[in-house]
Amino acid sequence: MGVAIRDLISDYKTSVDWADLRGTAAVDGNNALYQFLTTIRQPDGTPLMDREGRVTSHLSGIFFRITTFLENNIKPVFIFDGAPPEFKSETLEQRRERKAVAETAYRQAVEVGDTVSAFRHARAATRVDETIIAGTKELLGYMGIPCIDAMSEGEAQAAYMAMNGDVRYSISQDYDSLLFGAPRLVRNLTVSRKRKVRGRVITVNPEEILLSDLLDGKGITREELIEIGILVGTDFNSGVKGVGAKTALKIVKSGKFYETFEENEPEFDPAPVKEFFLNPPVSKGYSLSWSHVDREGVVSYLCGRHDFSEDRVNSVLERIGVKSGQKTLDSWF
DNA sequence: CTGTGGGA
DNA sequence: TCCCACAGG
Repeated sequence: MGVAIRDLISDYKTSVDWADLRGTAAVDGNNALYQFLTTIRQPDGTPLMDREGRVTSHLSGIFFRITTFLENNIKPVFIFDGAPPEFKSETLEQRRERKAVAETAYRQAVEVGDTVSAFRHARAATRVDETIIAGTKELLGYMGIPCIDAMSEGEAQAAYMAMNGDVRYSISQDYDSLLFGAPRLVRNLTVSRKRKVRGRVITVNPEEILLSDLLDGKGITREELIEIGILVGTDFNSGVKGVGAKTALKIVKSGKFYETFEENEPEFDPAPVKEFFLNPPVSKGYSLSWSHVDREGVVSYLCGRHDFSEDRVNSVLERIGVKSGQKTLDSWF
């Protein structure tokens, strides 16, 4: 999952206020959905579902998250993954296998009535499929939020759009964005509150990483950051055994990137992966346009189709000035 | 994850 | 008023 360069980045992440995040933002859609689907569950692992048994956890997450964004004058555009590169297939196959194992373990835990491990396995079995994406796009449409299908990796598309000046920053939990060149990465953009992480209670705050700060601070180029990522392992390669971020930095600084692979992983050619991070396939013909929230659309989709409480949906919409019974702009024409 | 309601 | 535990679909 992503690239393990946290140790490198820890000195360069700074906390940010919502007020400093006004404006346009490219959201890693698959990443957000995965987060919602893994966390929004009952204690026994069951996700939220409508009366027909369709999963709705992600719709809940998207709805509340987007409302908070709009309240804070953030204009998000959601980016979804396109076709993965050929060299990602190994990772994807491994994930499929793990999900299948987790799925079985989940069913067994439910049978035995072990809710704690049921929850854990249900999380591990989480997949973002086409149905989930389609539902998300439909809801985002009613909320007036644009969506873009990336040609390949969503984070690459987001980085491209940020470098182009079309969005001010990227939102993702993964650090891959930085390898793709995202100038400003924002993590933990959620309403701050205390959370239990591995038994400990901590407060999670929004944080940002400026690529230039990281590169200047470590005295490296983006190309070298990519090399570091490839040494520790990415979604596209497994990295060199025993090499973490700190060691990778030393290797790269001493110019021994290719040499290290030749010695340890002679079968693997890192050049195509490096090229992929440097010049990923992206869609250049996108257009961004935000529109008003279509209250009737949101309510009929969430409440009519997916059994959300109308009172709850309405009271949240009122926070962003969309009043119950208010005509949508379209209905005036 | 996030909003809410009830207890301190 | 603040905090926490719980429900949401």
